[in-house]
Amino acid sequence: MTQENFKSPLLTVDSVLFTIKDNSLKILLLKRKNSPFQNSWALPGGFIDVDKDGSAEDTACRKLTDKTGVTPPYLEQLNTFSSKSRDPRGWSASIAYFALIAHEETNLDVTPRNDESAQWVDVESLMDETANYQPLAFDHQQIFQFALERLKQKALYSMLPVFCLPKEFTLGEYHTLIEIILGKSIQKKTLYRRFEASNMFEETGETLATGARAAMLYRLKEDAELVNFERNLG
Amino acid sequence: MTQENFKSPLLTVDSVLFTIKDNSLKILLLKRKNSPFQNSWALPGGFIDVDKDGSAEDTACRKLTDKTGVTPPYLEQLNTFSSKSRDPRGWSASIAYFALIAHEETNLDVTPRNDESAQWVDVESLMDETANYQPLAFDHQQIFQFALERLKQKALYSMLPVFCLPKEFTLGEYHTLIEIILGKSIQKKTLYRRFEASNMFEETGETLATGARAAMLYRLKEDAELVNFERNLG
DNA sequence: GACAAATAGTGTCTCAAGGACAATTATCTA
DNA sequence: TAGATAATTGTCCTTGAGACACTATTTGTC
Repeated sequence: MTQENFKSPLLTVDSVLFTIKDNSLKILLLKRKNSPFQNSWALPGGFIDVDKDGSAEDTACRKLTDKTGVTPPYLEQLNTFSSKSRDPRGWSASIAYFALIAHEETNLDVTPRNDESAQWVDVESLMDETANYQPLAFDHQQIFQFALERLKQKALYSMLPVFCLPKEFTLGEYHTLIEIILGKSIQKKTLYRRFEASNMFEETGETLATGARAAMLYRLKEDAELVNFERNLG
Repeated sequence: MTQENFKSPLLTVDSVLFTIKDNSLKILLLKRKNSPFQNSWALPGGFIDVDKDGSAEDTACRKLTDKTGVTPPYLEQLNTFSSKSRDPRGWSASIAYFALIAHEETNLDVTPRNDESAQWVDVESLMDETANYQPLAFDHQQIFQFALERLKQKALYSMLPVFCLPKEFTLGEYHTLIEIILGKSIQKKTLYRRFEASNMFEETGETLATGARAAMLYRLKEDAELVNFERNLG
């Protein structure tokens, strides 16, 4: 039995790229220019180019770099969504990725698209299926929700969300970020303890003043490895 | 730009099916009858049948049911492995699944294949790349390792491994199972506390004697939901 | 039937890390 | 310089895992 006996499914790659901007969690959405779902908003992604891409991760990376101008500092595979009905063109599968970036590092702030084809969209507004940007193309709403769950879960037991922040950041910014992701208040002390215990960061020596006492700036250490804690935050 | 511009990658589904048998953790392997990797051992899987399968999970399920005679009580998606080089036939992706079953529930004990085309293979022997069954077809060694890591990880914070046990089992069997999966000794007390706290199980009323004092038999409750604990085992 | 062997299951103390929250420190503004 | 504001630290409480010894139940032997 060889693969020639089978009609081949469509295979695509889509990414959920998170950032923190204006005190809210956002993802990157693009307005589709072509059918199907023309003019709907969709996750950045597309078909694998078997000549350009060595793996699906290369495809995800290539598409994101195309849109943002930079390679996101964190990218992991999320899940593959497949069914006979998710794409009107036929049986299809999408390998979904989950990525984090500081919006300041992208070129989306500097050169906003005139045609508004690419937007940072507030996660809150995507929870309401009747709001702007809805409905998303394909099963992208489901993919987005899956990614959001993963982000929330990982925020409970790792420092992963720091990749939403710029290269240099303060503990206060991290604290705010975690509270926004989890949607509830977290003790500063707890985060500070983990921050210290992770041993992933170093002081830059600089401080950042946001109106009151200046806060120490930190950056990822060169050789930092993402640490998983033994317990979840409550 | 439509998908017609692209050569389409091959898309397959493979599963790592774990069980506990003869006091060791094993996975199901099949001997390949066809090229490529003819006569190598491989994970159960194959091409998606776009007519039969509504989703990739259906494919995984169908292939496993074909081989074992039953649907595994636990099946989740693991990861999709893709590259231009993992299959000599060309650019390919395999959606890998991770499944658990009690070997007693399958028909593999009752009707062992005469041609030895399907075997429960000891996980230990797969860690040694020079042993029997090696090397596995494609990147199945990597997929297997990924699955094993996932199983170990989940054993630390959930009761997931119970799906390797028969429908009725004792706490002692569960204890042994966990120690085998994690490869180290775990306090009975700790597991018993979690077992109780999970609220997933009920006494059958029967007991099972294994040579000394008889142990209470438990089964999954009808409406049991898999619980995640807040802390990992050490 | 008494008792030894073996495994099942419990009691209880210790310890590590998160939660609460108050106290202290540094910086800005008026 | 005082007051406001936010950063950072100190300390006690609580929860659940780890250690480990103790009790309970069944089987087999004499």
